[in-house]
Amino acid sequence: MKRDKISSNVIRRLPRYLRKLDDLAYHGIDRISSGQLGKQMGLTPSQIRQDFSCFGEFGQQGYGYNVEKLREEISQIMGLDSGFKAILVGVGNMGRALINNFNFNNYGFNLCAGFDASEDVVGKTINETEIFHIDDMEKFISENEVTAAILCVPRRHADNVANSLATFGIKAIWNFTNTELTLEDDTVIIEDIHFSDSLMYLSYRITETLPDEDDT
Amino acid sequence: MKRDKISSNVIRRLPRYLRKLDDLAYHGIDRISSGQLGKQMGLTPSQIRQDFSCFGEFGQQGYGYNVEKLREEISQIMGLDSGFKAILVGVGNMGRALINNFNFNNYGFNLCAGFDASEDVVGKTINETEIFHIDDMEKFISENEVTAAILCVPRRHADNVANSLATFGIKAIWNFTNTELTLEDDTVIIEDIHFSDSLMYLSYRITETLPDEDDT
DNA sequence: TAGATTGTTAATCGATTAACAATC
DNA sequence: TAGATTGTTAATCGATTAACAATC
Repeated sequence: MKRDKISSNVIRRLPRYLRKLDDLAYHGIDRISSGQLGKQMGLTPSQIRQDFSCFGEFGQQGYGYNVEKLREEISQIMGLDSGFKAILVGVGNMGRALINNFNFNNYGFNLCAGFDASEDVVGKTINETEIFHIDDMEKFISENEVTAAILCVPRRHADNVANSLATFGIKAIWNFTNTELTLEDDTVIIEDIHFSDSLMYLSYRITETLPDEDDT
Repeated sequence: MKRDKISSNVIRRLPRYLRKLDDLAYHGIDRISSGQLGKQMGLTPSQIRQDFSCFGEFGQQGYGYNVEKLREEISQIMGLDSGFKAILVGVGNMGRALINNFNFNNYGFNLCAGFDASEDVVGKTINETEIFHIDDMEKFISENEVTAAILCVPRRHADNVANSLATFGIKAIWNFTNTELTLEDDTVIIEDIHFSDSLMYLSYRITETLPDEDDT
């Protein structure tokens, strides 16, 4: 079944559904209606049914949705068992935090190496992930058919490294550099984690609630 | 000037404007029209003018916008010089990465302490930030009038700690626990950093570009 | 002044919500 | 069967884009 272009609003809700379904399964609940789900997630039943119907018919009239089946479908839709090969570039604090704590396998990726320029980390193995010198990256990417890169280098190197990665054949970049990447190759898929944007949003929301200072 | 309720779409674009304006200023450009800005950012001039006009009249007909003035206005709108007092709870890999690398001052906050339960870190000072025992948190919050908390504890403690923070008078939580927080106090402002959601989105986008496997 | 570009009102487009026939 | 709940079509709502008078 070929799917139409699906709005990114819908896609960005899928992980939330997944988390909720995991939670339900964990609590031993095996079926749920769009009405109940909506109440628990703060969405309308209509929206939930619309969202799911972008991808197929996962429910049953008069019954609702089977939690496990729905979870499986969404997981499939997002490609979470793809195991896309990924490397992490820039093994600083952030990089290390990800290598140590983040379970890439659960989210569609297989972290197969780290790269850095510093002799302090090159050659080490962190949480079962070997760290290589950045000069060996090109070779590694082509030999291992790496799909994605997690970019954690200092921001001044961001564009440079990103463009190299694109040249080496990387298809997607998860960008932690806090910059807007400017790539020559516009087919590379980029997903930004902008801590600062998020924190500024929080600042705005706090500011908003503060009593207005009237400068009369 | 009292502002209407402004859509979060607009607010979430403000940091992007800010980053672009910083970039322009850095390159010595001191004025720009909505047309030019739109071209550079991939937005329509209309949208840009609409966005700004939510907050006031920052431009000049026939001229455009003064980069520095606009930058200043947006910074003000987001409250980036507020210096809201913040504490970081949970000094693991993620917490440490933030303390070491993230410049809270630039984004409206003043990081004034860290808290953890482990004797390994309590008493230490990381990048000028002192780490205290979590049992001393309540006292610290009330004595120092702390507004916000950066939550980096393991997910199993997330709800517990978050609810404590709310009880202690925290107004906003920047949530790195990868869970949907369930708070009794619904006045607390929560901003989530969901790494997994972001990575799943990337997985989807890669999956989408893959050739369809026809299971005929 | 003439040209450029704003701020704002109106038109369009897309996303969310409501309604309802189909059916388990 | 009767009640519940889906998937989908239609209605509404909100956000983006276009148009244009105002004006620097």
